[in-house]
Amino acid sequence: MALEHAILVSLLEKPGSGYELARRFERSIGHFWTASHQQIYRVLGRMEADGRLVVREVEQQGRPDKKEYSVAGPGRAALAEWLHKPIEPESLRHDLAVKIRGAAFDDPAALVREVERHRQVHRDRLAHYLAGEVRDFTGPQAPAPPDAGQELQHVVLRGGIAYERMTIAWLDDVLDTLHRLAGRPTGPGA
Amino acid sequence: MALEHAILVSLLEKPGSGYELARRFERSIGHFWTASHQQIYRVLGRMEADGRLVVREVEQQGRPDKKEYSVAGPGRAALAEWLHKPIEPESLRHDLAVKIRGAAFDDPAALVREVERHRQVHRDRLAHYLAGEVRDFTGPQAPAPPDAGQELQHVVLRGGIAYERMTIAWLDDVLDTLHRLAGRPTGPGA
DNA sequence: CTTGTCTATGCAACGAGTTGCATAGAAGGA
DNA sequence: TCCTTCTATGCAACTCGTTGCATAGACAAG
Repeated sequence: MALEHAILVSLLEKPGSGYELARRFERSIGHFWTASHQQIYRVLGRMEADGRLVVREVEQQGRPDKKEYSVAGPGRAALAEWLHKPIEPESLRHDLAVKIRGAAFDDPAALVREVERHRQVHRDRLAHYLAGEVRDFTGPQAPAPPDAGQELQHVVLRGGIAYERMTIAWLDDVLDTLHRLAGRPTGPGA
Repeated sequence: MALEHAILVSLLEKPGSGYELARRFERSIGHFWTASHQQIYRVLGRMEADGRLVVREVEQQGRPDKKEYSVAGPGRAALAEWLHKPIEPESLRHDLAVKIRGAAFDDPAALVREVERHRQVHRDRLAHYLAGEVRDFTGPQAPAPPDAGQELQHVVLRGGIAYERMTIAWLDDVLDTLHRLAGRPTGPGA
């Protein structure tokens, strides 16, 4: 149930509403976690009922009112407990890799467009992360000296950048392989 | 429902039982997909009932009998259809990154052992993949010339290798950052 | 004045995935 | 003989996550 912990960390960094959390999960946090707003609202409701979060109704002007959540004592304790427990190293679920192996039983050349599309998405993400890095960490607007929280956010972002670069290079390798196979007179069927 | 497609690809590469599939998912396929045997048996049962797979009872000596599954016509058609439909670029769910950002509200130094443990797991996986690459693709025992299926399996494996190398380098970066923060007189609390 | 977009919250149904448990044949060691 | 390990299959309960749908205030464009 790591979504709860991701929410706790995000709310400790800055309290916010379910809507704001959903936007954060799309953006900066997006490079290591994703969640839909439906799921976030459900979990927020549960955590508030359990006493791990507290809500505050905030009236706004020019837009609907919101519920601002922040972390309560039990929430902080739950996070600390989780932080001290070992977790399983993550396992990948890479649908595109299934497709690539599956292409052996279909037409490898038909996969080129799909792989190119994915590569473009990863290039866009990389550009987005790099812009965020300059804005928040390495540019002239960045706070100096950074505190521990910023150092840790930065190293996580560097992980996202490294992941995107690696993925783009690998997809180039995949495209080379697909093009090489397209030059062969091998029909579908293994 | 990509597990079905991963199973179809694996069974096209070579027919096998639920037990054998579970072992494959732990090993070679493991670098892009994971599944428990319970889940595999459930999906196999459903796919067989739907006519996408066919079963054959195989008597064995020195061990219990098994059910060998292979892909039927409708299964192959379902896979082909999926291969031609675009899929969403995958999104990460990296629990360790949540922990790293959460460490700002706890003791960053306490995370060192956990990160080192993860790094060791990734080193082991890398060694395992590299050994498999020599055994199946680049060593003297490897088939030459490789067919399309082998080329595609190889490029997926190269993706796994690139992923592990990237992750190990990033975890080194994380450890450097944690050590740097440990040298500072910053208490928990942001 | 209607339509569309952005902010904001949420329910209901379903499907995917995890965890715990159960069974059973065959082999080998204490 | 009992215990453990490996092979082999599966059910039941539960939690997690996705998809579809619904509501509503504020504002801007047509």
